[in-house]
Amino acid sequence: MTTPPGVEADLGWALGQVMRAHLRTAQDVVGGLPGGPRGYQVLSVAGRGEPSSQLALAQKLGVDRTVMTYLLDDLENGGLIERHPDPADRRARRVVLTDAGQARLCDLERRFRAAEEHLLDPLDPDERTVLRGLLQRLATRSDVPVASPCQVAQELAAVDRPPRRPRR
Amino acid sequence: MTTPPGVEADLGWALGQVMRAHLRTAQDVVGGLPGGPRGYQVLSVAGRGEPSSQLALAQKLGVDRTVMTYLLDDLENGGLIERHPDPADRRARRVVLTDAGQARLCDLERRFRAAEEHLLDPLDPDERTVLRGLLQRLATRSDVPVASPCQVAQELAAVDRPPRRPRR
DNA sequence: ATAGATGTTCTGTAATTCAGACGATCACGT
DNA sequence: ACGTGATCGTCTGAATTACAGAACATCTAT
Repeated sequence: MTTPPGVEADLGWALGQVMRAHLRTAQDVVGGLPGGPRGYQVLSVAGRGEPSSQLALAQKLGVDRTVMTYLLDDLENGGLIERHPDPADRRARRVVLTDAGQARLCDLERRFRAAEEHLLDPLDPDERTVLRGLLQRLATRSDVPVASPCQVAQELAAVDRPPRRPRR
Repeated sequence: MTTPPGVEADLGWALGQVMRAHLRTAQDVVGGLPGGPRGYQVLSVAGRGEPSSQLALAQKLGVDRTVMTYLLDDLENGGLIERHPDPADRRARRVVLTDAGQARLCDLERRFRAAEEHLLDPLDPDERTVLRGLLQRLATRSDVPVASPCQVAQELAAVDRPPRRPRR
């Protein structure tokens, strides 16, 4: 057992593994839902509280706003959401769930709860709660990135992003 | 505080947020490293223990084997790794780090340790250890997916995967 | 009223993935 | 030894996806 810590100890690696596992599970769970797992997240955000604008949705989910457009197109064609004009700002659309969308969301939530518990199998109940709590705290804080001096420096350095690998 | 649990309570959402945050951080950390954050993971796996074949690397990192090919091309062009013929199997190549690769890996590990601690800022030291441990356990188990009856059923159902969204 | 900022959509381009085929090699049975 | 099928690495082509930029309507502020 003197094996030096391998990638197994790497946070990025572990995150990737868990993320991929969750993604596979989610794809099975959502079935043919328009937009796949992300479509579910859209329903999840739009189905709770006040209907949000498309931009708010996109930022909350971390997707580009142009992606949100056709993501919502698909959900709308599927009869799960509707775009209502925002009475306070005629540029914006408020995304609201149709009855079918609400029903679909409820069903998906049940399925996800079951599937995620299955995903967290190797953890006992207490640990699952702890993990959810820790991830949630990290997520909500990184959701509203506070501009620490370090982060500012990093963002400045990232302005001239390294060019992405040209293929061939 | 009677707000019903929103997406914030969604495991998939939290995972995505943290994953994205980590990815942003990693992109800054690796700088112009060939292959970006994944290039670092390749170095990390290949730099520890016995050199692995390309396929073993690809599976450990969850990337397609055809992707691993040009990922290694880039790292090799950068002088960080070399492909050595496997004496036991002339089809396979063993990926080994050059001296430059080893040095680069050490440097990157230091940077990652610092950057990840910064990423886990909102957690106190005990919690960070707990989170790493839990993620690691999940990752190592989902790495070798045991075929539970439930999983088998899911995989069978996923054989005829839903066709991907045709755009427009 | 004018100027600039913002929300949404559309267009085109670049990037990324993936399936399939290929050549070389291995493993196994005969 | 000799097929037969499987495996490793590579390459090609097709499909998907993300993203930058422009366009349009509308908001906000001066």
